[in-house]
Amino acid sequence: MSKFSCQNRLLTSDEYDYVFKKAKKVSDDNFTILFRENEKSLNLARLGLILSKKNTKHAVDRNRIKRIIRESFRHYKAILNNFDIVVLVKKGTDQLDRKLLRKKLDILWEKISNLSN
RNA sequence: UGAGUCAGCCAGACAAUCGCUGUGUUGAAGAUCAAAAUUCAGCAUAGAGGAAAGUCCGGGCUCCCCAGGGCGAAGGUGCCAGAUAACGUCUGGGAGGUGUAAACCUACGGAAAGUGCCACAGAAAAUAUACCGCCCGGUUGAUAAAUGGGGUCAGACUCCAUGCGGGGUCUGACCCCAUUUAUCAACCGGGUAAGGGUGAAAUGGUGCGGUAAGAGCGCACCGCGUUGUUGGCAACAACAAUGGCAGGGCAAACCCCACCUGGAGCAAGACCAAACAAGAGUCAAUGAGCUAAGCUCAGAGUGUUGCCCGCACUUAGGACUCGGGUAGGUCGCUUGAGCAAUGUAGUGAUACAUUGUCGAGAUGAAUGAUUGUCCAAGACAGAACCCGGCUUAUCGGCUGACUCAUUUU
Repeated sequence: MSKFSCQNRLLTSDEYDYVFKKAKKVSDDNFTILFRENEKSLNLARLGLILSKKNTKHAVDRNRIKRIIRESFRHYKAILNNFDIVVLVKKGTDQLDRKLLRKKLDILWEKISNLSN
């Protein structure tokens, strides 16, 4: 089972700040991913998303990218245990198609997994 | 059949698996004396738009110690009538314009209240003016013709003499002078707004008469103004009389007239919990009456967009301002000017009645992914308190009504 519920999300600004304060970083042309081992050792991966209106103009595109990231995260969260993760989306990402973005995310998740080991 | 106009509708479909949000329900945890919030799991069910968009108008709703009256300011609207909760929206009508037509477009009140502006070009851009042109008169000059006068030459006739020669009359040619007329040129003084050229725009249009040339100078028709009659609720239209014509454009320039408008917004606002923290600063004026508590009156302060009145609150363990801190949870939050069908009234927008129906409610923010099949190959684009509009974006398809053209009957 690979669900994606409230437990797997970063909800408050405190939780976001926690990640920003001492984050490790992985990035490519479209995404910057910040991650940190979570405080209480929840044995869960948690995801937060940041898309600015500046970088992604239309609400439709923002929703699309969020869905793609969540879907990808859902598949990989077993590997990403104990991490709080914030994904920042860069300019121009809305131009790319779904399959390409999935591939790029796959590679980044693998990187994080390797770094932590 | 093709081209087009208007109105309405749809917004890829189906299946399997995995996943997200709400609601209902079952079970477990909470969890015990008992219950609830809450969390997790299973099942069932619902889950973006015609524009959800721009935030351009109009409302509902909420708060601001009522938004009550007068004057002013600011902003908006602008043919008429109706619809509506309301509107800058819609419907019907009028006027002007576009199109063969169905139809469509229009910020469509006032330029005779006043002020201002009208680039370039042009004579002149607003008390009309006079560049070219046309016409009249005068002066000067040139040319031509006619008449008159003078001169020279030639011829004819005639007289004196009769040899040379001289005189006179007539005719013709040439020259000079004067007068008159005509034409042309220049200048001066008037008349003219027909024509020319400029411009986005030039002082009613066309025709005939008229005139020195022209001109509403006169007439006919058209346009315009005024008055009246008729039709219409009205905007306005038709007809008649009358005036010879007031009158350039711009009011999306100021302005004038009529009408409308309190402000801020769901991060509105209410409650619960936590936190700063028994924070700092500013303010002054009280008086009179009643035995007193307290109340009343006057004054003062604050608020009410500027002023006046009115109103409300305060007048001392009070009011206001500033600073600090918090954006955790619950409510608001989706049943509403709702949607659908039928009937009635109305040209219509719409209203009323009956019956049926419930169609997202997130909050670091839900509709997606994978695979397969089919086709016309999927555009613009994502709810955030809710409605009514407007505007903008948009692949394509369907339905109905109407118009034009062509063909056939």
